[in-house]
Amino acid sequence: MAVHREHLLRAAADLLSRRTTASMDEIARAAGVSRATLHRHFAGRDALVLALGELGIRQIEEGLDTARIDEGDPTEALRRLLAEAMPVAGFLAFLYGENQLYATDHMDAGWARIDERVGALVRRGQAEGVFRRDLSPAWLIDALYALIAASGWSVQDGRLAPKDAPHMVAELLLGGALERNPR
Amino acid sequence: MAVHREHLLRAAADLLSRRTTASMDEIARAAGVSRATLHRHFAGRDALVLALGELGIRQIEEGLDTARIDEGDPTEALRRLLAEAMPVAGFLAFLYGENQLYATDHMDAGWARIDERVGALVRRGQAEGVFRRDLSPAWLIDALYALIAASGWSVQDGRLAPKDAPHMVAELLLGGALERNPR
Amino acid sequence: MAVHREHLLRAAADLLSRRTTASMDEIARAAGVSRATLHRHFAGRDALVLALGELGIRQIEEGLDTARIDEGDPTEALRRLLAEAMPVAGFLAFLYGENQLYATDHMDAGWARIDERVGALVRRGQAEGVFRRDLSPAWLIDALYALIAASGWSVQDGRLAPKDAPHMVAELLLGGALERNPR
Amino acid sequence: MAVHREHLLRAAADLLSRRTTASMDEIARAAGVSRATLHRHFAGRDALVLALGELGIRQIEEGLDTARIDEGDPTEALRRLLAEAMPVAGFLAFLYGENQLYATDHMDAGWARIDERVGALVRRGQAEGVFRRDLSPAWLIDALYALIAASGWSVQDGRLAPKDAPHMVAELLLGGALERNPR
DNA sequence: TATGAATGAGTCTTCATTCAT
DNA sequence: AATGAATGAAGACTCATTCAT
Repeated sequence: MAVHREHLLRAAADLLSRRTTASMDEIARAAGVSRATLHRHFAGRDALVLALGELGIRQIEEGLDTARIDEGDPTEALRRLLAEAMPVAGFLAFLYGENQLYATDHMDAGWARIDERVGALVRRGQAEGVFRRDLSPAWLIDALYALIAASGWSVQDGRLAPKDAPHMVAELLLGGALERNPR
Repeated sequence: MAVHREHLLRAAADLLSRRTTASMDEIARAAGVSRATLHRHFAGRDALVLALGELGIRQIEEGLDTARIDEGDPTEALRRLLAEAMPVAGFLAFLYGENQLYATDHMDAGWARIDERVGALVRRGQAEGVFRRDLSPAWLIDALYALIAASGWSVQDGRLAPKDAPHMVAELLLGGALERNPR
Repeated sequence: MAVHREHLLRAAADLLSRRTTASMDEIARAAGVSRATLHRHFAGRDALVLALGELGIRQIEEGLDTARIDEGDPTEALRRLLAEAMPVAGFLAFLYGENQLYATDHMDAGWARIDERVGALVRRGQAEGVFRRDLSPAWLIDALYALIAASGWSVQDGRLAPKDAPHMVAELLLGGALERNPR
Repeated sequence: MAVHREHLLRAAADLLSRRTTASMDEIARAAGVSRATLHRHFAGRDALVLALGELGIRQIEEGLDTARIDEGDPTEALRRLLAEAMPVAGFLAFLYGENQLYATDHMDAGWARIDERVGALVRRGQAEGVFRRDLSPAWLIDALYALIAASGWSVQDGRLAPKDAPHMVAELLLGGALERNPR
């Protein structure tokens, strides 16, 4: 039975999102193949993680495309981006914790590309006077990533309902915790 | 040379905050002792991590005490809490990623106590009409932790100046990214 | 494309002569076929090595035939034998290092046959007073093999010119390193 | 029980001289330690083989010193050298077959030093008219090594008595197979 | 017949952990 | 109390081999 690389990646992403430390054996078993087969498709653990990183980059960039974040109101663009990102938040949370994803120039370029596009949205929002300027773009991006990852974990641990997640992240990120019209 | 448990804990906290996957050997070396000595002070890796967890709980609870978060304006209380947490954000970021910190009843109780106290602040803020009620307390707490951890990593990676961190976290968490008075 | 067993054997002999530890994969690739195909022609690695052994036996016996080592002056017979062996010295050097070539009775008989014929030459030479008797036939045979193999390696490593090899081996083996007419 | 590196090396040399393909596990067991211990002393298989190479270099150089090969009659010097080399012929035979012993500059220099010293002896012998000049020094050296290794294997396989080995090698190498005074 | 795909078995290697001094 | 030495257990990786097309 021909196993598609893609299938292995999905299985790995699923499992690693839950157990960051899962062994190659566990991953292989989760994908329904032997360790050796997994190794045939990915030269080693590092190669697998890198491939997952590329999958992540691909998914995010597709999300950025779909969300058309360079069009329209920055706030709405950001909401659309979050709507795209939420379904894969768990996976992104995993990638967020991996420290070796910048190992290759190729990967590095991928993340830089994403940072650049999200950064452009943030800067555009600031330029249009919609986003605050006392918060640096770099920090806003970091915070965005962190909240997405946090929502992923919260959902996984059952502290947050999946359907509420996009709203929660968007509202907190955009509006903050303070009541707008305090009594 | 008599080695104090505390010294080992600090060294472990320092190193693990930077390299989550550091081995016992690396930790021991960082503390300037042999692996065996490290093991004599902490029954095993798990025990060490648990001890770090307790250290974290202790530090956070001291911070909560110092910040007197149950007094005064909730917003100011939260700022005081953040001011206390920031200096150890890197360490908290490490603890945040450890999934085994609830292994013992004792630990579990510690974290529950903290969650309870922070939760009380959040609920108080909501009751007083200062914090929004459409964001669940659980999510606000998760977001608080996530942003503290994120600021810790951002500082570590040089994307955020240490002195800016408290402001950035507080402002984003409280006020959100949106400009209050859009043009 | 119909692959001939012979072709695979040659490729294997070539490669293994250079890299004794070459994997089945490397051998298959060197022969321009897939691993599976190689396995279809040779039940396993052992079978392949055995087949190479048989090839070696065949080649040596043909050489012994061609050289007519049981005829004429023993010295000249030995030179003729060496002339035959040199071109495949690299391959013989490989076989020389394989410890499993006596695994089957068939193989064992083959090598014994060769030993017997070469031994006969040596003993004939000793009987005729041409070869020294203080060197045992067994050792002379071993030395013969060793020098052939050594010349194979020396040629492979570029320390010995292929055209010089037969002369070098024959002269050293027959005449030794000492000058016959020292000043 | 403190295991000395030297002890491990000896055990490894012994075993590998007999079974070139022995696994780290077998080697460890032969030395009476666990695999992990072997790894603690030698970072990996390659490191072990390199260390064995250095041991070989050391032994040979000591032998060269003891034999004082740059003094007196070249023939006698060579005999002394052989007398030194014979006891470790089995080990040298193993090293002779390892293709990775030139991996480091340090090793490379070691072998070059040995080649140089033995080469000097050969050239001296030729200059003094004792050794033949129609055999290149390089080939004489190769042949010397090959015959030593061959004698090692012959002894191991029981075809040659250990006490005869030095004589057999020296006589063949120096005098060749031909009877000096043929009838 | 030839091959891409899959795998079991074995090896190397690294840990956390224990022991003897 | 501290440590160098030793180890069992677990993971990564490679290889020869088999299977399904």
